[in-house]
Amino acid sequence: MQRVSLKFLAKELGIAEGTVSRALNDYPDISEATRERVKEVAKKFNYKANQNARRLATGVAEAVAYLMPPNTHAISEPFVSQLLEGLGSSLAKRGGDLLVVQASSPETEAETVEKLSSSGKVSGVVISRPYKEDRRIELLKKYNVPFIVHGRSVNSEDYAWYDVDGEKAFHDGVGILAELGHQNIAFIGAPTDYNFGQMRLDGYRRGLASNNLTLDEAIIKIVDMSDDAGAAATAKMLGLPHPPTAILCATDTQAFGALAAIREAGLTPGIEVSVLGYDGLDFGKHTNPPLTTMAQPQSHSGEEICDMLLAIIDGGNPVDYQELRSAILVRRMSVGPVRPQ
Amino acid sequence: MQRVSLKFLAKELGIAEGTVSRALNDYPDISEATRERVKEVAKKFNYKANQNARRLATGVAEAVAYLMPPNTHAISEPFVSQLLEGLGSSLAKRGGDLLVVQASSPETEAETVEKLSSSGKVSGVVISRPYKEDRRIELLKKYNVPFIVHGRSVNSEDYAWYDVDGEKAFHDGVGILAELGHQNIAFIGAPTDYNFGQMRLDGYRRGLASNNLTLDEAIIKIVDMSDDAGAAATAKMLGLPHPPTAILCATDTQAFGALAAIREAGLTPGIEVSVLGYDGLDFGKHTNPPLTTMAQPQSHSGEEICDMLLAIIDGGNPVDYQELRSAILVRRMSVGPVRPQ
DNA sequence: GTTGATTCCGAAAGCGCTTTCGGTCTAGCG
DNA sequence: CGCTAGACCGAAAGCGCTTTCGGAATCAAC
Repeated sequence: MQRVSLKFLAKELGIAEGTVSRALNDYPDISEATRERVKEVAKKFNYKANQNARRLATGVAEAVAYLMPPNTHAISEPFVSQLLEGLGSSLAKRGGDLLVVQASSPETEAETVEKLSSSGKVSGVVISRPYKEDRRIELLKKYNVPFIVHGRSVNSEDYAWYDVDGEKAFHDGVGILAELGHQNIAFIGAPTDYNFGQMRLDGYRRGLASNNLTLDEAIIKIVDMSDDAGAAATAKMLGLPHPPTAILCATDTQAFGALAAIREAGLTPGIEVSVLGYDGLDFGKHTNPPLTTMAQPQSHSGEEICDMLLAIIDGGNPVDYQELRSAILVRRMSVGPVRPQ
Repeated sequence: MQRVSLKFLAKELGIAEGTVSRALNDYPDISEATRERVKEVAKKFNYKANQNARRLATGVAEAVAYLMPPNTHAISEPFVSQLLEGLGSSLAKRGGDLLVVQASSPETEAETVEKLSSSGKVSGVVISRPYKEDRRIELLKKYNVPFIVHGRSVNSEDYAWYDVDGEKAFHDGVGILAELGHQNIAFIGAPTDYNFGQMRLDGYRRGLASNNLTLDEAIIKIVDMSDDAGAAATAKMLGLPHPPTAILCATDTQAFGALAAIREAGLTPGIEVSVLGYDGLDFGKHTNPPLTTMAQPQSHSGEEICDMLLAIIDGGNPVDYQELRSAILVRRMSVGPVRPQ
């Protein structure tokens, strides 16, 4: 199988290689006649430009990378899938490639970023779920690679990001619960080295304050983002002398565990103990009872993020691309009024 | 920021470009002394080879592509995430890239495959969930690109694949239900243009035969792989004069819907109507009641598939790489003995 | 019919890396 | 001391594409 190259086409057509290239790329200094002739022959032989050569010559990669969150199994998290899907389809329309890169370990992460930056493989990168202080962001800035982060770190003034306002969501979440008469509202949070973990905690605290509720460290648990961790934390709090009547969870997955632990304790979630999750996972429809949750409006976030990144790659100022969205409440069955004692 | 290239290093070291390259790539004809000197300087200046140039020169891509299933939203499906994660981590260890490509529409799929094949971007591709007759497979064979399919098409003798034996799983699934006294076992299947859909249906049929059960077309529903579709199908069957006492679902997601529809009908899943799913989704732990399901042993399938593909890329014969796994039963609460009438 | 402007295309120089092919230099042998 | 083998490295030719530059051809206008 003869590899069909520009040279091959040129020979076939009896014209110069460069001319073929310009014809294919719609340069204005090629006559309509030859342009068509060239394209026809190209199609006939099913010519596809070698991307490596093209990228080498032009210096542009037409590809963006998604840097997987460092902890393993992250891709199984729905938000990653959603994001990837959006990125992929948006990129597909433009003929770009999506590279999914995973550092083999947290230690090699910096190196991964460096390599990505200097190897010319990609023209932009997106990262998710930054830490409060995130090395990846520093590295990306240092290497001057266009990038956008899904989420925010503490100092987020000088780069592009797309985030959902978790602080506000949790502040409001406390309000919703308080409105229903709950006074004793627990919080199951995510590790606070993640900035989103910190912000959700902050929101919860501020929500307590806004509703004149006192903060009780005993019913604040910072745990892993798993159902088991959520269940364990819930079980522990339920055993308290003065157990919470409502639990606010940083992630739906934790909330699933919370529901299980409540049932396990012989109580009915949504009646005796309310549970409010965050993420808006579809699966929440099927839990027992269906989970009330604050949903990230993430349906098209992937596309949006991709568009923003592409704009930056095209020379846009990163600072002009900072989007803050609001979570929206999805009412199901796991939240109810406090029961009269 | 001066781009640090081979030329730059060569000048810095006062030796030839080619020598630097060979030193970096551990050619045997470079003295230990210079090799170390070169590597040291390379590290000092943080040299990273330009991948495009490298690939152009060597002709090898060191990258594999995952071709997303054509229907949209596929990536949100857990099996895709799992697979991607495995592929990614396995590739990361070897320094390869993972390209995720999505045809912008089913029509452009063939073109996507062609482009992938001839553009030199990747040295291998993996596809999922083939149709009974799958164009992508034909194309990949035609273009002589190393590939492996996750699943199988009807004629699967001459290419590499990794699959879970759904036919057997569903055959055995019927047996499990029959053992519990169920005689009236419904089947909610997936579209049979997917080969896995066909095979699960075949398994169900054979299972019926093995247990001397008669096949009743009224309780066989081929529907989309969504919870809503599963719920609708279930509701319809429950309205039958002689409703099923057990339902076998081709996917867990459909099973989630089935559970909901059963509850909706005022019945108790697992008691009055048993539901057996397939996939082994973790979420199944949290449904009401927890879903009994046949799990794909998929924890490391991504890695395995990647290794197989890499072996083929390295010259292995695709036919030597065909793996058939068995599903394993995860007993939870949605399957129980038939109730005495 | 000459000039000037256009239009169109060929030639050639890269992009940054790999790899082959010799050539030089040292060491080892007779 | 001359010769042969290695050991080690420099030079140069690509890989397949893009893009600049200038030249040839065409055309209009004076």
